[in-house]
Amino acid sequence: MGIGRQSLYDTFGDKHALYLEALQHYCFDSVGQIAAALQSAGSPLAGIEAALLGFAARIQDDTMCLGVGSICEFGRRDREVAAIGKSSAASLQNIFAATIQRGKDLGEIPPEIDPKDAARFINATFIGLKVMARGGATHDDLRATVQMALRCLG
Amino acid sequence: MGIGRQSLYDTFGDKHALYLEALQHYCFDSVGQIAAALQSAGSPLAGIEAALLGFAARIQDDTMCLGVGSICEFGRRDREVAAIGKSSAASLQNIFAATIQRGKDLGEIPPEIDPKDAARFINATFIGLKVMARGGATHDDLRATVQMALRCLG
DNA sequence: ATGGTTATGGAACGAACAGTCAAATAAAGA
DNA sequence: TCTTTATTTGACTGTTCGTTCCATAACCAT
Repeated sequence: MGIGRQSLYDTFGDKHALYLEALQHYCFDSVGQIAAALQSAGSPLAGIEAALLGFAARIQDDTMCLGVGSICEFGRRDREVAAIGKSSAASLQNIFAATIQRGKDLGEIPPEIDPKDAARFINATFIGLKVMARGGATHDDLRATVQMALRCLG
Repeated sequence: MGIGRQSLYDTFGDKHALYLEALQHYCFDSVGQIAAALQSAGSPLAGIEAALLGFAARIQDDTMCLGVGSICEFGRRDREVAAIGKSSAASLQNIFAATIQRGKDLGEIPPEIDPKDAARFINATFIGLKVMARGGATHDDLRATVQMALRCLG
């Protein structure tokens, strides 16, 4: 990146601290992007679809979601990494849950759905999509998987 | 493991070859376990539920599925690793697809479901569960997610 | 200019690690 | 028992990597 070693160490301290800041930034950004997708859509369900599809469309081959990567690599071993992952997942699931509740209020999503469970499920689907994309799944594969997942909310 | 360095190099050649053999073995075993769960259940749908739940129950904290780990770490960069992942995913999805077709024949799964799409979706769900488990999700979280996923097939 | 903070580049250190070599030891066969 | 073969062990090499030290240059206010 054309940045001197020493500048980097002076600014961030060490590699771990830099990683944490990058991860934090990335997670914050990701949640924001999803929130934006949810809000700019015509309806709650359409928003969830847009969030999932928008992600599937934006995938490029050789990148791995930093959040999922951090979970896979460190699990719960690194407490600071885990804390970032946990709080990020929590806010993401809160956003999804609120959207799903709105969908229920509008009658778009059946009343027997528990928003928290559904939100966690959407999160799980998201993770599955990301890993499958990294594993080489085509955009069509991802889109079809999104459609299957959305059946659960209908 | 109490194994001498040299014995290991003599037997496997190098670290990469050892990794490939371990991954191969692990994937083969995993697919076998899922196939067994599917076949020993009372019905196709119950089999899928048993496979997902059985996995969720068997999770222990600090382990990461080697297959998912290999995808996250290497993506498509390592052709040999990718080939193992691809063939493993293919056979897993074939097994799921066959089970779903049986469910359709029995009227347990609605006819508009495409077995291939549904199988891929189940695979995605599996991946999502594994990563969430590694991220610290409780067994209850996983169970609830399985129940949500199964709604898609009903 | 002068002094002080701040960024950059190069050399180097200590640790970890993949892999090799050769000697020592155990196992197996005649 | 002796020889051949396989297995284990320990020391060693070359490399990568995170990190620090130090010397140097750029910038900014006085």
